[in-house]
Amino acid sequence: MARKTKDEAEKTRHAILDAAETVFYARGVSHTSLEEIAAEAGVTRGAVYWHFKDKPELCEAMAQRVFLPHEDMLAKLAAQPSTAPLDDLKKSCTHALNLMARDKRRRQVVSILLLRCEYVDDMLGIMKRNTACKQRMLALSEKLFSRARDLNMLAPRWTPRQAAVATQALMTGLIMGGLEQRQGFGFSTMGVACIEAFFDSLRVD
Amino acid sequence: MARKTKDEAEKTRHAILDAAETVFYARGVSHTSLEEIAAEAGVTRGAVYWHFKDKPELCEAMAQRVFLPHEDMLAKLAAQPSTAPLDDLKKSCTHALNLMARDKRRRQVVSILLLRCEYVDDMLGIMKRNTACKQRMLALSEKLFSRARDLNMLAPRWTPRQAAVATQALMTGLIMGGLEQRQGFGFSTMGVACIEAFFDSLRVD
DNA sequence: TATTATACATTCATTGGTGTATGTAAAGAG
DNA sequence: CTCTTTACATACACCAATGAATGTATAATA
Repeated sequence: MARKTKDEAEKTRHAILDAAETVFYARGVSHTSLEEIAAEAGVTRGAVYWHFKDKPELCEAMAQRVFLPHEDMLAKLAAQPSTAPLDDLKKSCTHALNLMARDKRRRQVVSILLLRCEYVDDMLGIMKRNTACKQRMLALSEKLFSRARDLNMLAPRWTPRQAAVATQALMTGLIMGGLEQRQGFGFSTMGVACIEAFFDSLRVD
Repeated sequence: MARKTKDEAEKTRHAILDAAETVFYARGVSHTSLEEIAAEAGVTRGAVYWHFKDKPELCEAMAQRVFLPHEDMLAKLAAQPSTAPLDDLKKSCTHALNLMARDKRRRQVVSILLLRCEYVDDMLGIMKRNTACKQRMLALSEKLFSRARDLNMLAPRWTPRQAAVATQALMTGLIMGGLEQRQGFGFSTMGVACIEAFFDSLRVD
């Protein structure tokens, strides 16, 4: 076998990750063999084992290529003025939903992580990332809702923490629902409309 | 081997299902061998293959022993007067959350189905049940929200369909969040509080 | 230019899991 | 009281998948 240049090696690495996405999506993570992934990528298992230690590491690398929805929200919030906390939160939500609607890779990877992956043993590491990120997002949005409450912008029926939890749950549910694309609802259309109405209902009347 | 009486056979069947729950929860569905389940149940693989054709069938039987949250909601709604549609929907939501909080088996099975199971090939059948059930629930709640709108009880910012989708998404997210019990929020306390505030915000001001 | 490290392909040994076939002792039917 | 069926246990054959070992041609390096 002719040795590849560094660029070409990087290409095959990404080809393997692309193949992993495709096969993981089609057959589920634990039901796919590294042989299948290698075949899909047009290489042998040797190449896979060269670039990745084992399947969990490959899976994690695949996941790392995309930003998770909650990471999108955190990033968006960091770039926000934060003078109007409710508007900022709403924008970060709709932004995350729109990214899901646009980016097919993101949808596919999130779909793998939510519906085609078992969170035990090795895979728990992958879950930790999402959990930690959701945790930070929850804390941050609770802070923003607190500020909104201080500014007398949050409807009194909502506790800041309740609003934060509900927002996160709503986003999670919208994303899950959007992934069941068969006659489900779309991210941009239905999802954003729900977020809009929801944030309207959070405001003082 | 001494042959068991019918009652005893039924006992071992349930012992196998109990063992399946335990091991599926601990190791994930596709990473557990029927040998592990048999050992946990105190029998051999012969007993497992006698009662169940293969792993997917065993898994489906395990899932069939509990009502899924959305099935709880549908059942609760069927027993409701339906003169106050918003109240009825709210009650069915809180009822489902309370059942999740109380019933450990239900939590464990739902946790398996949401976090420890890959939905491909054989397992798609199990998912279909939940999908179909969510579909019916969505249609029914949209109808109830329509009625609420006709009665001028639904805040005008919500379309009946949007309200139905948001309610379902919120429930899905609350259930998922409740399953991540590590410093997450509880079903009864936080979950119900969110549902209460949410349904308050759906009403006309 | 000689040498070394790289980027794989190929081969191999091992194993864990599956499905089936067979054994068997007691339960239940007549 | 037999005869059949039940409810398993045991044994067997058979992959499919893994991980490591080895081979190898070429980039990179000095």
